[in-house]
Amino acid sequence: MEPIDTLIQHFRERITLTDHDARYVSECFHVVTLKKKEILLHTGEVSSHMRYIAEGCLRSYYMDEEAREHIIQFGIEGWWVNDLYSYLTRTPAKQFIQALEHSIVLQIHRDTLHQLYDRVPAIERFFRFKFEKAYVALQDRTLNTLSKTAEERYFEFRSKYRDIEQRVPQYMIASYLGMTPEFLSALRKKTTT
Amino acid sequence: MEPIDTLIQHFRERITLTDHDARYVSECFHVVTLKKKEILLHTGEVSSHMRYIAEGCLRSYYMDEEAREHIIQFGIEGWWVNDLYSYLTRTPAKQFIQALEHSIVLQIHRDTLHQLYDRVPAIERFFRFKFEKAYVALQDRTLNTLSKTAEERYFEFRSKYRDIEQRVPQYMIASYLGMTPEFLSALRKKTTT
DNA sequence: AGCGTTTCTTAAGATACCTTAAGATTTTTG
DNA sequence: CAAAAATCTTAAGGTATCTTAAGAAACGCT
Repeated sequence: MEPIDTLIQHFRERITLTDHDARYVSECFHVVTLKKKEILLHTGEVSSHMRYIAEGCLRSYYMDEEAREHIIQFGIEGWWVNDLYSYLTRTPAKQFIQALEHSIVLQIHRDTLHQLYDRVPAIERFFRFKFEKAYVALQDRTLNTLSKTAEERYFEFRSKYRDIEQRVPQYMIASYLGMTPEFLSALRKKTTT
Repeated sequence: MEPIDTLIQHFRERITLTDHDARYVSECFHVVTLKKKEILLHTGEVSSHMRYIAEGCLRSYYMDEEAREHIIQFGIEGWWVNDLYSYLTRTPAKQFIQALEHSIVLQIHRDTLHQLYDRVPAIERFFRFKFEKAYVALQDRTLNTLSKTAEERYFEFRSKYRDIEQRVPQYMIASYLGMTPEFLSALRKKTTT
């Protein structure tokens, strides 16, 4: 299946699109191919696209003042990745987005998307849903970070994202969960034995 | 000014509404008056309304297995409060929403809002914006929790929400920031001296 | 297959943050 | 205005998590 067809299918699982609309929508997206480790969005750029992962695995992360990386999100095929903050506020990104595997991303420019909102209202509804879901997921994450121990966070991550756990290095999971790789390693040893 | 007028003004700062639409929108909202400490949403209920604070101050919080409260959000006039998770997924709320002062809230039922989306598209756009902003704010919060020390979080909170800092007890700020009240107290002493 | 790079583990010492408990202060209520 | 309730502080001892450093294992490229 062509990358763009996976996207249309993705839309159609959530909203109704006529074939005519689907064709129009397809034309609004561009394909970007990324090699492993290639960077899709750099800190300092303004993110002007919404991005759908048709294939592969990416991460978004930011670097703090001490040049430590903090992973904000992983994404695999069927997910969206972006520095939404930058995209929505049109300010320079504080995040990087990087391919962890060879990946294919479909992206649409903000201006094109806004036109699409006017022409195909179902798409605006889709993105409202999308932001709702994103919000809910983030809130879960925030509450987890605030109220759970490192150990609890790790085991919840494992049961929720087994597919991701098996595709990304352990030290990146540690970063995502807000702990050091050493600590995660110790945790695993403790509970595996 | 009537509570409902503050809401219409709030909408009009972000989207365009004809007078006709504004009148229609006004009729969709209901006024709820809350005494201090009164609870607007209980754990276990499904949240079916979007809620705008016309006046007062509220908090949403959840209780963990050990019956400890974790504050998720504060809200004052001009803000929206809700357990969005419950509202969006129609599952029982895990949060409480409680008035910290005498408050006036305007709320709209989900079904009414969905009708409104169809009748007044600008309102759908408004809520898309709203979810976007909510997402961005939450992401900031999540990253802060993961990458900053308690001290940094506190001083950022102070500079960002000076108005809220002065209206809510310190132990609730500690809860919001994910630290114990004792630790916050010690922090303040250390840096005030 | 072999070498460099990436990833994971181990361990010791440090520190940020928590728990408990009690008393001091401030605010609310009758 | 007094009593009760809510909030804030202090202090001692404990625990979770971090830092640093070094070596081991796995992986990826030529």
